[in-house]
Amino acid sequence: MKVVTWNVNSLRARIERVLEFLEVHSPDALLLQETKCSPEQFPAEELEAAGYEAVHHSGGRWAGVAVLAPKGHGLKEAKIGLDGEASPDQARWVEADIESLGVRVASVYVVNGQELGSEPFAQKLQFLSAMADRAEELADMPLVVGGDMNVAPLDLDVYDPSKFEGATHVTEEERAGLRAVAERGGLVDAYRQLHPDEQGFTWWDYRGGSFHRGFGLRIDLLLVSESLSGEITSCGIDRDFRKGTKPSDHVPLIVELNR
DNA sequence: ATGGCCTGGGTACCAGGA
Repeated sequence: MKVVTWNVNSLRARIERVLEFLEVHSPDALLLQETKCSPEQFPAEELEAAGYEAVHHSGGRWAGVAVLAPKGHGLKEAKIGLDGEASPDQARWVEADIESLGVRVASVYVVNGQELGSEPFAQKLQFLSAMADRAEELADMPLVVGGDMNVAPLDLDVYDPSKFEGATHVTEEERAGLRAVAERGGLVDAYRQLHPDEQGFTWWDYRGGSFHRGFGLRIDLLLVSESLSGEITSCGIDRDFRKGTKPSDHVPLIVELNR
């Protein structure tokens, strides 16, 4: 079983790269974030022509999340939105069951937070708290929560921590909020479990040649139930999708399990 | 000099991203 999370920074702008990804990797589940489309604009026909169906929570020009699975895998919408999030209309959480695999997956796009002390930052902490509540509710089922957490869990996950003093994404409050999601949901960070000491960035700023200079962050995670974590055989990114024509600023993060 | 780029909306430039 191959499960992938990818912040595509607009599904319509990225549709050719997404179709390329489906062709190259044939994922059993592809969790997308920042689809940036209204429900009417969601490119269901193009995905269906590639053999995939989708469950999505689409909120217009901002945010938007989706789960894609091959037709015939038994993809079923399970929950749209998160109880207790500050702005439910922002389209940041969607859950789906994949019946043939016996797992639930959730695609999440955590609030960015903008500036420390801002209203969006308070909403970010509230969102992480709501996510932890939901993870605890789902703790008994095989679950993969994948997405753009907008938090770098450790200083190891930041190319230069000194450049992030006073910035979002690295504060102890945000990191504690993210740890609570994993702890209360009985989830493990798949990449970190397999690669305890490596830097494995998933995002690089479009500006200034950040990708080629290695100025990145690891903010996209796949959180896997402890009951499944023994089945993980690999976890890593595909750097090719940060190269070439019109890349997203995030790369796909891929986990493979014996299932 | 603290930015540089990219997206959608809409057709000039702005909000938001991280």
